[in-house]
Amino acid sequence: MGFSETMKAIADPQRRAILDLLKKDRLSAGEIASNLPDISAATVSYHLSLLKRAKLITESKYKNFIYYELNASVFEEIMLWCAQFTGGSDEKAK
Amino acid sequence: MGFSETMKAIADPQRRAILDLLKKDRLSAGEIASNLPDISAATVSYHLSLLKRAKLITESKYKNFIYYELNASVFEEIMLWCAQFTGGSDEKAK
DNA sequence: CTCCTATTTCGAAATCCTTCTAAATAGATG
DNA sequence: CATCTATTTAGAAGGATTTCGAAATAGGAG
Repeated sequence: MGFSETMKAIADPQRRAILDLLKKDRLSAGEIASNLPDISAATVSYHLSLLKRAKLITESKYKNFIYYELNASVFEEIMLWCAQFTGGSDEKAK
Repeated sequence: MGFSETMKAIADPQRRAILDLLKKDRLSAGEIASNLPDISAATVSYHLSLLKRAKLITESKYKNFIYYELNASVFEEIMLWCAQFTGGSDEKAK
């Protein structure tokens, strides 16, 4: 179920907004929530858990904050998957 | 709503199976349906309509068949979107 | 024109997703 | 230890998705 989960995670605009925020910096859950004023902190937490399950982000604890940051390698996997459909001469897809 | 729709379309395993079939050949709706024995023709038609709305495939009619084929350019757009997250030196994302 | 085949549309049921508020947890700090 | 802050979990409501069988459409064939 890995790839479906990843794509589903990216399909949501709210979750893409989180990924955009993390492009610049690693941020705590609270910092992410205050950058997304339209949804509650509980909802942000729910989205973070899905992004984490999809391995698009990783978390690390410091004091009583939880910091989140991007995991670039999953985006590379998606690019590889896409490449098999772009008439590219490299048909190395499994 | 374009990008969300595209990613949502790809997130479904059944729809990815359709994309995989179309990698080799263009196929009619019926040919696609007989390659996917677990779901009904009506369901295949529903998935095809979503893939079409997401511009991942295009259709063309011949006799009373409707043929579907891949549209590679949308996969390229996804790769571009992904590239902004892979520490790549090219930060040209909009 | 009538029938046949390919495909889509309709309506309904089941499941899954997103969001909220309120309550629980976990750790820091006085 | 008592409390405060950061975050998650629980439970519920509302909406969206997936799937089906049956009926509708559309066009070719006789």
